[in-house]
Amino acid sequence: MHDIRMVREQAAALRDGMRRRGALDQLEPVIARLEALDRERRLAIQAVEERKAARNAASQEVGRRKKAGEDAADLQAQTRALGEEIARLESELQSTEVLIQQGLYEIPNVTLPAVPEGDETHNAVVRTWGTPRQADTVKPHWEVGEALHLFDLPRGAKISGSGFIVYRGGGARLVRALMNLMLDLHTREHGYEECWVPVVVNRASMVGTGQLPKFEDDMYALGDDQGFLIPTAEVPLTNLCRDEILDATQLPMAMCAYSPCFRREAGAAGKDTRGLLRVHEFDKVELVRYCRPEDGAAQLELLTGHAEAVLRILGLPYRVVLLAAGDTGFSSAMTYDLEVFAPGVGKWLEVSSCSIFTEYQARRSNIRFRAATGEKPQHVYTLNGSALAFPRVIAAILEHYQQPDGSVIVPEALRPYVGLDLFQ
RNA sequence: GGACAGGUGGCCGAGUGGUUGAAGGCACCGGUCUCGAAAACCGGCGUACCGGCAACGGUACCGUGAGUUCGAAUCUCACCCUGUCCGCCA
Repeated sequence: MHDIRMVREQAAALRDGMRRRGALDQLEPVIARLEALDRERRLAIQAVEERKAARNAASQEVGRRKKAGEDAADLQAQTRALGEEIARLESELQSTEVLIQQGLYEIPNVTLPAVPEGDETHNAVVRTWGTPRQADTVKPHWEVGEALHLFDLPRGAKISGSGFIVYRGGGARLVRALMNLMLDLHTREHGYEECWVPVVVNRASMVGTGQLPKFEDDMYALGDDQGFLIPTAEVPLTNLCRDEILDATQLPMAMCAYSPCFRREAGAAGKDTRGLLRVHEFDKVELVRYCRPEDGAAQLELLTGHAEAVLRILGLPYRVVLLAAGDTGFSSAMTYDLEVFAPGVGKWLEVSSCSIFTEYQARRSNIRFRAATGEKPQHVYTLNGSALAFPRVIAAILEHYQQPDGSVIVPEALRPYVGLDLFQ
């Protein structure tokens, strides 16, 4: 969420940011309306506070008179009338503020200067690693996975619904192995604190990271506002310090967690949904960082590197794509997607999205730090990235490491965790 | 789930309707003293919004929300959270 002051004081930059996303035409009415509402709000505040000051003074005078044994009925009546006026003005002010908030919720973050303008056709591959395998004879992962009894899609659909997977035997071991490999790497080599978080969070947390109110349809709600299943561990991790003021010495802060992730994927039916490519419940290790604003750019590179390290260790060819402004997520200011090549389906699969949110999320979730004693608190920058999402990594492993006889070589780094050299 | 108890500033803790944004203490910052430090003493020390070039002024905030009142940290109601005991349970 932006600050209403951004609209007031940096309207030109805001409009330019929307233009770069290709969203200015759509958002111009919202911005213009916010500018008017902001003026309205400030006038209303002045009107209310003026009357409150008068009421406070009069009330004190009532107290003084009563103590002195004098009559104060006239002042009391006058103050009662003031109180009614305040109530009326305040409800007007409140509806203005609700409208302002609704407007602000509709405006995405402004992307950083390094982000290309325009839609996804302007996405830029910034580097590639490894050599994608020729696709000719490789079977798609769903065929080889079922054949090797690594996962069971029909029975997943039977017990839960389509888009839910039962991993079995070596496949189940593989999931557990990926979790341990990734957590070990990030905690031992990359300096993240390992966290184990609840997968149910409250509404405030979902609002804090921006899933609500805009994307409620895509979330699993538990009913009667008893909570939501997390769509990613980003939600609990980023909200860890919600409504807190951190000490500068705590930054940068780095947390990682494994969690299952729950997504309704409403409206996504039919597209890239075969096998493990798009499911309602999947597993992921997530990285989250808080940092000082001036460190933001470097921290994004660092975090992206941490996610890439997983793919290198697994020996999976990948590319890093800098998303153009129009393809960058709503809250993000800059995003690198990591795409791994899956020769069986002949596609690059997105296995990670590493983003910096500048202070957009931190304002919403009220995460601040104090640079030095006596200084005003300011918002931290938040970052996060998957490192990595399991199902597509599994898909890539089953295709990249597939042998002509249908068996699959276990990547070397995973062998101690899986306890096998070969799935056959 | 039931019964009690409780939620006040970074922390501890006073405060049951009227200069209480909130005593006191601790912590922290600045100063005096000291060769330096400690101690002692003096001063400062919440967050946000509105107005103002600024100095500064105003408003709000004592778990959250609503209510009573001229006036609420203080009274009423609902909810949330924490603690203790009981029940249940992986």
